[in-house]
Amino acid sequence: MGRSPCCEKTGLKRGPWTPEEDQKLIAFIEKNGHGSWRALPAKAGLRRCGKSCRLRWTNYLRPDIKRGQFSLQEEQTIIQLHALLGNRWSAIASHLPKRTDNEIKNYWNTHLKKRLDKMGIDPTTHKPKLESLTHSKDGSNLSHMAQWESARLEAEARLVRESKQTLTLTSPPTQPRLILNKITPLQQHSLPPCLDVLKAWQNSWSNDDHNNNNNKCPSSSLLMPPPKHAMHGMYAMMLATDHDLESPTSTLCFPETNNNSTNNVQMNSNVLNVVSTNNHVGLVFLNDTSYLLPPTTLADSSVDDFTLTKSFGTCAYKHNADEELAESDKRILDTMSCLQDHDDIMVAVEALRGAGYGSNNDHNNNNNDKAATFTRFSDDVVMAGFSDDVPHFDSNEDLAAENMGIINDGGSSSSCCGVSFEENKDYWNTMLGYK
DNA sequence: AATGAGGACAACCGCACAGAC
DNA sequence: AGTCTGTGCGGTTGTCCTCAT
Repeated sequence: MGRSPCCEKTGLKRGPWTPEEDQKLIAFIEKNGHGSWRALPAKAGLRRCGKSCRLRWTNYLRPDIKRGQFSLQEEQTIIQLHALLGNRWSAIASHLPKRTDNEIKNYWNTHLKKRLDKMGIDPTTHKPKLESLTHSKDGSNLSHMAQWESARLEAEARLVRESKQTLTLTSPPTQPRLILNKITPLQQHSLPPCLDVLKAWQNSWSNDDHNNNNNKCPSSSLLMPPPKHAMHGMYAMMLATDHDLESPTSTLCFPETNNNSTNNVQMNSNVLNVVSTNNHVGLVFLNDTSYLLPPTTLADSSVDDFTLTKSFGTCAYKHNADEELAESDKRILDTMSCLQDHDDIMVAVEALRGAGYGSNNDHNNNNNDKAATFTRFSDDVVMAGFSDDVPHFDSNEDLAAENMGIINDGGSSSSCCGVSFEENKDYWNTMLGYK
C-alpha cells in the first residue's frame, strides 16, 4: 500500500515563502507551539502543507539558528567531519551549533566541495584526485571505502547503544563536539596524502591488502581489527570537554578483537571518539587508562609526575597512573592551555603521535591487551591517549621511535603513512585554502 | 538595456523509521 | 501484527541574484 500524502496537494501554495506567511507561522508557533504539523497550517491560516511549514520553521524561522557567513572554524569542522562522516548532514550539523543540516549541505555543495575540487582533492574521498584514481584503478578503493563505511556505521550504532554507559563512566559535563583549530599557514608546494583519521585507516587497510592478497579481508570480515601498522598510522589527540558543548560525540569504531589475528593489537569494543572544545581537539579510545598528551613548548622535563617525550618539537606528558589525579588536575589544565596558544590541530596530532602512550595502566592491571585511554581529570577535562600494543618499551622515546620511526633514527622525516608532519600541515592548509 | 549563464540558497520530494493506535 | 502518522534525512529542483557579454 502506498503511503498517503501528508496533506492534500490541491489548493496549497508552494514555492518561496512570503514575509506574511513567515509572520503567521512564527506568531502561531510562538503562541501555541507547533503541535501537529499536519494540523498547523489550517490553524495558523496558512495555505501550506504541514511538511512545508515544518521545514520552513526548522530550517529558517526557528529563533535558535544562526544564519549568514560560515566562520573559518565552521568550515574546517565541516570539511573534517565530512571526511569522517560523509554526506551525513544531520550528524555534521550536530557539531555545528545553530546551523541546520540543510544549510551545511548547501554550503558544502556550493562552496566547500568546489574549493576542494579546485585544489585537486576529491571531495568525496578527501584524497588527492591522482591517488583516488590510482586506488580505483586496482579496484580496491571502493572496497576500502566500504570497510570504512561499515566501521563508521557500526560506530554510530555502538555510540547509541553505549552512550549512556560511556557517559556514566566518564561523566562528561556535556557532550562534546568537534571543532578543529586553525592551521598555521605554510608555503605549499604539493599535495601529499592527508593524514586524517580516514586516511590513516584507509591506508592501513590498503597497504595490507595490496601487499598480501591472502590477507585481504572478505566482506564478512569488515569488522576485523586493523593490522598493527594501522594502529601506528592512527593517532590520537588531546581532548577536553567544555561546558558549552551542545552536541553528541562523533565516533569511529574499532572492531572487535579477532583472536586469530596475527597482530597483537586488541581493541576490545573500543570506540574512538572525536571530540573537542574550542581549545582542544581529540580522538580517544574509550577505555580505562589515563593519559595526558598535551603538545609542546610548555614541556618541562622537571614536571615530576609526568614523563616527557619529545617529537617534532612537540611534547607529551604521560600521566603517572600512581599519582593522585586530583593533585595533578591543575597542572594538567595549565599545560593543556598551551594547545590553545598554539592553536593547531596538527600540533595536537603530532603530540600524540610522538607520545609515549605505551606503558600505561597495564602495568598495574596486567591487562596488556589494552592501551586505549580515556580518563576524566576534572569536570572540564577528559584526557585521551592513543592505543597500541606497546607495553614493552622501556622509555617513551623508544616507543615513539617505534611508532614513528623518527626519533632515534637520526632525524629521518619518515612517519606513518609515509607522510611527515610538515606534509600533513601542508595538506590541510591547502585543503582549507590557507596557502 | 537586454539577455543568458552560472552560482547561491531555499524549498520540495520521497524514502525510512519509530511510535501510537 | 499491521497500519497510520509524524518526523528525520539526504538528494534534487526551483527561484532569485549577479555578472559577463
